Amino acid sequence: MENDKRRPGSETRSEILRVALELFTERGFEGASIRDIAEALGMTKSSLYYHFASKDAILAALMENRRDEVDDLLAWVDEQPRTPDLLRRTALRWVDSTGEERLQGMRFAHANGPVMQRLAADGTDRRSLFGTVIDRVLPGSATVPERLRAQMAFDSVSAALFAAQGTTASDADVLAAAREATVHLTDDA
Amino acid sequence: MENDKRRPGSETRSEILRVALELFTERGFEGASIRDIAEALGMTKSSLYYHFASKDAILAALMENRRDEVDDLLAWVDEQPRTPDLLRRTALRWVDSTGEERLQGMRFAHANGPVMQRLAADGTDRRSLFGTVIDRVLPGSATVPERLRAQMAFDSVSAALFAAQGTTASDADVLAAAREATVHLTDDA
DNA sequence: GTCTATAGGTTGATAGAC
DNA sequence: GTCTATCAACCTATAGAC
Repeated sequence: MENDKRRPGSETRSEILRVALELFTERGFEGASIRDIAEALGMTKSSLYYHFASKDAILAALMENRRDEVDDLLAWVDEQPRTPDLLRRTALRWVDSTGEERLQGMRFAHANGPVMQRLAADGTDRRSLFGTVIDRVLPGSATVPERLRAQMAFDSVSAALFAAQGTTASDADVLAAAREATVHLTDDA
Repeated sequence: MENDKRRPGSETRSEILRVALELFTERGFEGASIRDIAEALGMTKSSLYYHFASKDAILAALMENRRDEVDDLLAWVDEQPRTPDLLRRTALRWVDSTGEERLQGMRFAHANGPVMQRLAADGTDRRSLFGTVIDRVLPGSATVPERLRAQMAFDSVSAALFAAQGTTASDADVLAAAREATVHLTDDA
């Protein structure tokens, strides 16, 4: 897949991140130990510590990989004409641009509520950035319930993912359901 | 509030459960130790182990406290006429019957994805029961996407709770947004 | 019912040889 | 870059005095 442009000659690093994301999602951040990750990779803890200074550093790298997506959305919003359907168009752009990688990130977030909040406190998460998007998409006079509803429109993928737990729904099913939900949630009838 | 009918003369037990739920929600099941819970109660670990045989036993008691809610919903559904709007009526009944206690339970579930799945594997969770509700509310010919959409209608409180993270929205705001979402998600337009 | 003391295991992280 | 060996700190859980 050739997508490790950032650090040339460090395929081990991205291998570690791939496995770590998988285990953190499956068992939770605290539930998956450094040893678990190392063994899944066929190496020892110490070797892993050569590549990452700490367990938190792995987490940070995992987030860094995916942080500028919301920035892109923000830039796009600023170029848009301020039509009444701006909320719907923006939310749909977000939902429609959801690929396998972002889905994996959302699965991770669902499995790690407390950790995500710890990151939010540090200002390193991407979720708090969403407030900014909504600020620009909604008029300044918007009420708390209106903002909440807008947030739900953006979060519909996450909601669909949650609803799909324990079912046989495919990723395509999830994304289709999310899109439909976003449309309904941005309906001003 | 006098709601410990089940075990007379065991207020300590319910006090432990109250604090445990709070800490498990805040820091996650693995993130909150038995010692943390004991200290928050002003007692030692050992005293706590007098009341509960294990950490998992606390978790089990926490779930047991809230498991028959879906059974009640199921019984209610069976009494209903099979009108076309049965899905909406049932989902709204669920959302409208959401009180502070169930909200707390949902916050817990959000903070403990992996633990909830471990419980689901044991068949002790209440989430898998929801599949049964949907089976009876939807025609047998319903497709996977249709079932997914129905599940989202029931999960709207959870979704609103998730959207409200990091905002100033009150519980009332969350419930109002959830209701609205449920209405929209059960709209056959 | 609550305590002290402790067992027995796992965790994240480090030192240093190769 | 990877290893063995080790550490201090934490965990769940138990034994036994009061």
